[in-house]
Amino acid sequence: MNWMDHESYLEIKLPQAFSYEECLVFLNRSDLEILHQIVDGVIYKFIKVEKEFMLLKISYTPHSIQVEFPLSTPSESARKSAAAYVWEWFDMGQDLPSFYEAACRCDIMKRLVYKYNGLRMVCMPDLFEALIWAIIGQQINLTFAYTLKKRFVEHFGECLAFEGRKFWLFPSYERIASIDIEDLKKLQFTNRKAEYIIGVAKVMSDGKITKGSLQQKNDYQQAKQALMAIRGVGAWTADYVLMKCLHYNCAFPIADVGLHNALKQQMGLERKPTLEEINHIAANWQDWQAYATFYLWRSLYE
DNA sequence: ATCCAGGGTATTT
DNA sequence: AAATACCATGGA
Repeated sequence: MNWMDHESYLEIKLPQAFSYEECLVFLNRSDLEILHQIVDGVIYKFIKVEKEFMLLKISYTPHSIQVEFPLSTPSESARKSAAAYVWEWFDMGQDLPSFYEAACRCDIMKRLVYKYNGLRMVCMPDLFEALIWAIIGQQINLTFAYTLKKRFVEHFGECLAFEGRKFWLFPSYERIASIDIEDLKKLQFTNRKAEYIIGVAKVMSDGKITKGSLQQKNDYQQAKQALMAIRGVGAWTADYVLMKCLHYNCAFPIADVGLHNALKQQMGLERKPTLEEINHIAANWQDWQAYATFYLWRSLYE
């Protein structure tokens, strides 16, 4: 992590192949998004790391990203955590040029990589958030998923009012572990989904799964198995979390409907590709399936 | 009205 | 092991 601490603000040096514009495109994809705000290219994000609350004001300069603290200057360790959060949020640790090299083997990926050059995975450093967001998104359209997330956050998350605006924190698993299925059904969650969500919160409250415990797994397969042991977490959800939270580039939610639609479009098909066809193309993405998927998703909101 | 959506589990074959 | 049924809601 390449950054400088100026106390009142942080300066994070950008890696090669990083497009702030593309980050903004992703962050702007839904008007219903409630976990960050964007004003004239400046990103506001309320976070809580190691028991410290921080409002981050993130802006771009040609070779770095600046992080300011509109509330008050956090402690030194909190500033370090804030830098780490932003670094991880925009997946700055990845060697994107390697992906681009690999992408040359595939005509479709070659085109997307040229088009969205510098696009990095926009991640979810918080494991609970990643799991719940994935479960919310199961088998419903993205607009409704955002609606449910908004209701979920507004009911159970913490809120900061600052300069006439509200900034929300994703609910904690401690809080969600203590609510009832009925509380979520009132918000139009299905019974099944409510069970899954509260179940995940309880598993995490009991300390049975932490981000650290997953990071300590030896490989992708073991981490995936640990996630799939949770009720409500199937292969798709596990892969989604592995790519967006644990930065596994080989994670591949192959059953994803969005992936299928993107491929259908990029391949010029009248129908969705078969599993065989997908596997055939994906063979070219070895070790970078997660990024290939992310670029294909990007192609859907042109 | 109809189909589908960033799936998963439980049950049957 | 692999297919099928069921879940259940809103968006387009």
